[in-house]
Amino acid sequence: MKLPLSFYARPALTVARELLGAHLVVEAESGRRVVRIVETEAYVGAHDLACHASKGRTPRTEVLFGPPGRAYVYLIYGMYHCFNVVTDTEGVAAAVLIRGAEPLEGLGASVRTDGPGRLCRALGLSLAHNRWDLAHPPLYLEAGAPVPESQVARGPRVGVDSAGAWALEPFRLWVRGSQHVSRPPGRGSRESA
DNA sequence: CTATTGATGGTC
DNA sequence: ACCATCAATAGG
Repeated sequence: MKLPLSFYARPALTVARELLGAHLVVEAESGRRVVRIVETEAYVGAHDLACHASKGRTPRTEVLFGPPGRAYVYLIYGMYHCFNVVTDTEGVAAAVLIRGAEPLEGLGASVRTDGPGRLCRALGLSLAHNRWDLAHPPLYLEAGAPVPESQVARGPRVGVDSAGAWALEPFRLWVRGSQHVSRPPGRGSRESA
């Protein structure tokens, strides 16, 4: 069942929590691909110094200020893409970054979908998908089996050290024990939080 | 196992 | 100049 607009029209942290276990569906000419989300990060608004929107309202960040339920895809380091879901109400620049997922359909067993860059590469997502409406095919999300609170771990967001105190906020959520959660530098294969 | 570095292009 | 990353490499 496709997630309705009302799902996205809530605070980013709430959406980030609820997206764990949800399915991301991409229907392309090359086939239909489905993954189960296991890792997310919330960017809660323009006042959040880790959020791209904190730099101001620009052509690139405009979509973040717009209505919820749209895709925000950006290019990073010249070679990787990151896929976000715009949340909250129009005028509030909040979004959720999808950082890791488990392949369910249309992907080879050896394809890695942990890490935002690898996930986009596996799903074929690029700047062409920026601003797309997520309420219907060919790009949408659907409900999955709920992830119980006991399996949800939280910790600081990855790669946002320059965001001052905001870098410490535990806005990164993941499914405890999942093999498809990304491994930020600084640890071998251990989990924290 | 940890640490470091190069690739590569949009954005401001 | 800066980057919400990744893969490859060098070193212990």
